[in-house]
Amino acid sequence: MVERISDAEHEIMEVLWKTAPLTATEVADRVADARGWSLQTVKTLLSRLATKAVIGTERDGRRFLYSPLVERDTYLTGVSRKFVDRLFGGKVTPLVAHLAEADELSADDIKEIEELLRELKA
Amino acid sequence: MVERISDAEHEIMEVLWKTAPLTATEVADRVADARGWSLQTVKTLLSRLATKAVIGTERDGRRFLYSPLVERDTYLTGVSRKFVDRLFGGKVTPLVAHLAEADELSADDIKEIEELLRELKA
DNA sequence: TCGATGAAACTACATATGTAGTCGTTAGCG
DNA sequence: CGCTAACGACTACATATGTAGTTTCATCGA
Repeated sequence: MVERISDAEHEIMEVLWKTAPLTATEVADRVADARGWSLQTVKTLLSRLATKAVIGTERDGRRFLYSPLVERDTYLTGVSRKFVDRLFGGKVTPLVAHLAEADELSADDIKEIEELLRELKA
Repeated sequence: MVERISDAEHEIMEVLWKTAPLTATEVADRVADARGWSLQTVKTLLSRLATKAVIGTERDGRRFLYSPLVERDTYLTGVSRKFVDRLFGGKVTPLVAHLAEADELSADDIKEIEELLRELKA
């Protein structure tokens, strides 16, 4: 079971999932646009993630290099399951039904999903 | 935009979405099994929800009756959108694809979803 | 060699959340 | 008509989260 990752921490993870290892400064640069965090904030988030053992640190001289220890896929699976469990009784169909009813699904989306399901059965 | 509802608060909401209005004691009774919360805890959660204007109160003598002010559907839509945005770039297809790859979709699920999509197009 | 620069470590603080306890009041029972 | 049980209101407190500031130490350039 992957430790709970907060919203802000997740933002950091996305950066590291895209490129790793990175130094704290590099991570800060890459999230600077999205959120206006200071370097200190990024460092705090990195150290919290390290404490949770979601990322690993590697010394590089007097700096640290950070890398994910958890695959993005693994994390997504856990979070998705929790989400579907909590809100849709663990069933995916009601989720899709809900998204459809809420007009979150375009005709193209529907076509794509049908295509995907067809492949899955193959 | 619906205020953020925490996990514990959500549990309360589910009860009220099922039946409303209810008194604090009635709500407490209904969540007693799932979570072992004391009546006081339930009351705190109810008052926080009321502060967030997610539920409304109606005086009934010296008690309050609580009812949702937000539809479950409305809430689900907001939360689902946020979820899909954050984790799947706002696209539903990758979410379904991910669930499928993570073996969260059974053959029956796939059949159900296909059926659903077929109806949607009609 | 020495001071400025930059990195990690430690500290800080407000708000959110989970989980209650206590206080003051009121209404209904005896 | 007074007492007690039940309610809402207020208070409490630990942990999580968002967002930094401050301190200390090492290193690299002048």
